[in-house]
Amino acid sequence: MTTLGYAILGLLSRETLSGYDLTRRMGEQVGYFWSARHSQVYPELARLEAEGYVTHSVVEQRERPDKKVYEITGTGLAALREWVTEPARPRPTRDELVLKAYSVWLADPAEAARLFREAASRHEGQLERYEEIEGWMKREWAEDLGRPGSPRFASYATLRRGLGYEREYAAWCRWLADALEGIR
Amino acid sequence: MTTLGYAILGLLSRETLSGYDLTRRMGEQVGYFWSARHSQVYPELARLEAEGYVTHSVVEQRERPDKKVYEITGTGLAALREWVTEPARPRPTRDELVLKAYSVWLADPAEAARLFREAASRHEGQLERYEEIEGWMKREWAEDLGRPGSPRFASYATLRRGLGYEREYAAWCRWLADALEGIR
DNA sequence: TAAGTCATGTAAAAAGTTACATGATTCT
DNA sequence: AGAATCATGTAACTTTTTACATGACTTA
Repeated sequence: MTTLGYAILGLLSRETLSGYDLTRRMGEQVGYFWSARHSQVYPELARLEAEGYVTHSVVEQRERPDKKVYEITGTGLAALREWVTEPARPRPTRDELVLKAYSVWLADPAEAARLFREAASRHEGQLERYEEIEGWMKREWAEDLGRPGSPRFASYATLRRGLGYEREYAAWCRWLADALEGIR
Repeated sequence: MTTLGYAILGLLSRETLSGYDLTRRMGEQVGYFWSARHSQVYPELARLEAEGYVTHSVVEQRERPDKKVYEITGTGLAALREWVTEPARPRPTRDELVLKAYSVWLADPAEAARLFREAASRHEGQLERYEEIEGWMKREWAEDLGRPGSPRFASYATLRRGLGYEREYAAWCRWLADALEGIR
């Protein structure tokens, strides 16, 4: 099984979804820490079905094209549950902006500062979006956020990672931009 | 040009290196934010040479096999310098551990807590290694760390990113492990 | 009427990992 | 003698991205 397969199972363990909806989730919720295009999702769904992890049923729609709605099977849920606590083998991080920072000594400092300030803005924007979601979760999901057996707790846990990641990334960009402009 | 190409040029802009040495750097210095295996490095070097970004000369060694030492050309340096300030198009983040967190509600909390505590240890270990390097840099490179035109400044900048990344990641792992164990 | 969304696929190319292949020297 | 390091490559495979392909319906 591929990691993409578990990403899909993770979504289907919460709700039934079509390939189209799965692809959208891959660009939103799960997309912040795992993503895939529809051209990867459709073949993966076929593989998951061939191996008995999911099933589908065709839902006819009047005003929209028909769709295949996928559901996780008992086998799929068991496989997902087992995978969760298995140690993940570390994948190399690849971050182009940090790579640029490594060669920033070659560039015009003012121009480089612009680049990192823009990046800071992007990450701050994402941080603000996450903070709004956090506020909403704390209001609407209060009781569930302390329950490790609740999917809402798990959603909150991943959101926390996003918050920390963006906050830290933005701070680093700002620090570097300041340093490039000679601000002490 | 590929990003890997710029990673290689970034290393060659600082010192001449063989494919073998480049591969090692890809697992150390640059490896923390960009990495590649030797099977990717050798063909990429050939491509870079074919396009005039690098040249090589064979260095004969008595006690070791001969090696090809690569050097960046003026064209290569110019290309690298231009690339640094060009906006990087965002690549999707893929983090299997965060994906596991998304489905952690399915797992036994105690078992899951173990997983995230182990991850916290790994990131804390990496953080400690970075902190040692930081201490060393501040002692040995003090004058350069404020000079944006110095490669040492750039090395320090990427190290800062590593420090923040590991610190934040470890804190998140610890928070999640605590939450899974019901610690408030 | 043109653009956008919903919906599902396949094909080709690029990027990255794992495995295959060789050979000298050095360290234990 | 066996394992590790230095040194360079190719081949096969997996993963991911980009492009090709189609068609209905909705909104501006």
